Amino acid sequence: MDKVYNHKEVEGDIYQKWEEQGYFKPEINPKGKPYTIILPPPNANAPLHFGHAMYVIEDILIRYHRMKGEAALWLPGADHAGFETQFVFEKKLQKEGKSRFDFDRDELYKMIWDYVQKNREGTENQLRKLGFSLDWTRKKFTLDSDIIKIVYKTFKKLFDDGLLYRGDRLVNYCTKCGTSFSDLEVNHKEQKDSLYYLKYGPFILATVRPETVFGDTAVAVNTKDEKHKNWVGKEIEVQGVLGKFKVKVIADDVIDPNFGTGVAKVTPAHDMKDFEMGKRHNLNVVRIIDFDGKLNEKAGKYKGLYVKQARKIVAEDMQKMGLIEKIDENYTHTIEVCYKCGTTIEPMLLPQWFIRMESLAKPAIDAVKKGEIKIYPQRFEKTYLDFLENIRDWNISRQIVWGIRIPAWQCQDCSKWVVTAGEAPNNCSKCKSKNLEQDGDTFDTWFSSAQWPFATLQATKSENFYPTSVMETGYDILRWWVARMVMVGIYVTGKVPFKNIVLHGLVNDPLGKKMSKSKGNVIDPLELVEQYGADAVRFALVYGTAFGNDQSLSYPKLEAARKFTNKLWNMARFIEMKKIRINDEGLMMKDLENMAKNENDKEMVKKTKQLSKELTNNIDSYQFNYAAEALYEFVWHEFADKYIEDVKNRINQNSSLILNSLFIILLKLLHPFMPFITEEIYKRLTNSNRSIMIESWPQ
RNA sequence: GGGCACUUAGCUCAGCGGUAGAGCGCUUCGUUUACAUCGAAGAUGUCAGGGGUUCAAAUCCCUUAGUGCCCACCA
Repeated sequence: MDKVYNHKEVEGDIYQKWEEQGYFKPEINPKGKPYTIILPPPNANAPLHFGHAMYVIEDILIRYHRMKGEAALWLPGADHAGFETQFVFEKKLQKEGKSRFDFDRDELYKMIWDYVQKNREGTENQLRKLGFSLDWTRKKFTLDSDIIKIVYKTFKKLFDDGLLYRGDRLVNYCTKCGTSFSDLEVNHKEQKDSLYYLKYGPFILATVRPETVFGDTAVAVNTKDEKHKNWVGKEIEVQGVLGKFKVKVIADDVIDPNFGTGVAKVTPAHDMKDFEMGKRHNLNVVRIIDFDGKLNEKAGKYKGLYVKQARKIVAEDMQKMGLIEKIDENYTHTIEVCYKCGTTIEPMLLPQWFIRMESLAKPAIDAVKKGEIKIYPQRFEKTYLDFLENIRDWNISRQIVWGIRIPAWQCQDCSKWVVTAGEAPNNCSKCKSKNLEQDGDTFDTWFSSAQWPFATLQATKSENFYPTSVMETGYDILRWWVARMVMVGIYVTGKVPFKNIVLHGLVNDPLGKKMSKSKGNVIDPLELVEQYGADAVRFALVYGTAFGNDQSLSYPKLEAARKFTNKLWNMARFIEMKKIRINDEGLMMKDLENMAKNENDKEMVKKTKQLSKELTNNIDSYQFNYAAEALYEFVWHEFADKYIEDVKNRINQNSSLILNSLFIILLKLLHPFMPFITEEIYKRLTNSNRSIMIESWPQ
């Protein structure tokens, strides 16, 4: 053995051998009970970033349970990441001086498909290099035809059960990206704006959006407002920049009597709150902004102006006409922006498909409250429950082509919607007309991801692995993805999709900043694997950070982990040199207990047994940092510094055997964390072709 | 407006009721004999501030301040 551990030499072809032997397939333990983790499918549009290396937690769990004799399945996949991918692709087009409008739907889809396929290979290579024991024979992509079929079936079921509706509701619309979003895809940003106090008929009222007056259909005061009580129900006449107009005065609870003057203009077509009020009070909805973000003909001479320009010009005109009482220029409030491009979200009236969430959320809440699903760390239960208890209907329509097209057709004669499980309908179910047109929209990606656990297992004929054991992912997508999987999973299968939710923290750059492509601080895990070895990278991610907390990438920690692999290597080197018996596969814990006569040997056997127990507990309770720290401490400072030094002076056949056996036990305990080096050393010490990854967990 | 974290050695972070810990860095010494990617010894801290509970608090409770993140239809 070389004096220095060379991870590049060792890590080279071990993975391929494992894969060829079929060790990653659960069938390796045919009699074991199923243990399942579905890999959170990485986006297919880009290589993995360093945060993805946190998948190591899943590999630790899978390898540990496999060694315990369970039929451990870790199912890989990739997500088409609809909007995200199209966004990236459009940027690419932009650089080439083209836009999505230069291509028809099918062309664009095909181009993105090819682009994504290229990326997927790279991603899979990264996962292999990190040693992840994924069952590649079962890998799925969210746009595989069998997955799409399942997604269609779910959509149809929702429709048939009355949980789906096509809503004339306001949606979050980004005029730049040209699509609507769910509530989760909207960011909130604090901003300073002018608050205009308008002379509005008999009232003075405050607004930041004077340009929307053309869509006003009411004026509102609080229901308990004594001062304005007498106006309620009356119609008032208002002098505006385009002449006089009339609106109703209504009373509603959402109006804060202490804000501004306690009077608000109501623009149902362009404000969420106003829209809701409009529904309650049966107000007209007058759209004045078009999907390109410009005012329409309802704005008269202001037609064609972008919202921002219009605001300025309308306000100036109002001022000239003496319609503005005063302007508060230091008004700070929160606005909604597109999470992707930062453009101010324009609430728009757009017919979209919505899922009624309340009845879906209820069982998902119960599952956690009753302990059917456990969340680790527990503090995230609150985030989960808050989201579900205040759930709002989910807009699943997206105006993009990259995704699963919605299987809904509208009859052009009677406008009835026909929903199928994918196949084009022959005729309208109401008027029998053959003149049908399919909805041009695609599903929100998260609608298909929400079905991922059962969809992948059904598509790979592995239903016996459902419900899965653990859903392990970053806490940042607890609501976007995990909560929705629980809801949809229970709804479709009647069972929870997983029994445990295990959430890891985010990995930031060395300075503690979030890694992002735009900041240019993204680190490719392969770079670090190259430099430190996969085992060290894996270990460094687990060691020294409380599980669930964020961490910053730490080079000293990586270095320490690499030194640890070198230490292991040299311990092995020493043991091999001193070994008296050959072909020794090591004794089990029980035999060692009987065999150890020397006090120090006895003590070490006892301590090793304790360590194994401790690790078992730590892994079972998802406290991976404890496990890693215990291993590091014991292996180095107990076993190497003290025990080996002691045995050194009294080496004989008996002590050599015990030393060798104990070390092999430690290798097995280390294996889920550091699969490559433990495999290599195990083969050398045992002089066999057996793989440590399918040996049993020492206890 | 609400919520969740964090504040411990120079740096990065564990510990979460019983005499302050790790890695890196620092000091001294050792080592041809598994490993200088090593070993031995050591220095370094009002555990953010204040109050309380307790025989005992970095650890539990209250409070103040700073930092980060998340939620939220404040016109």
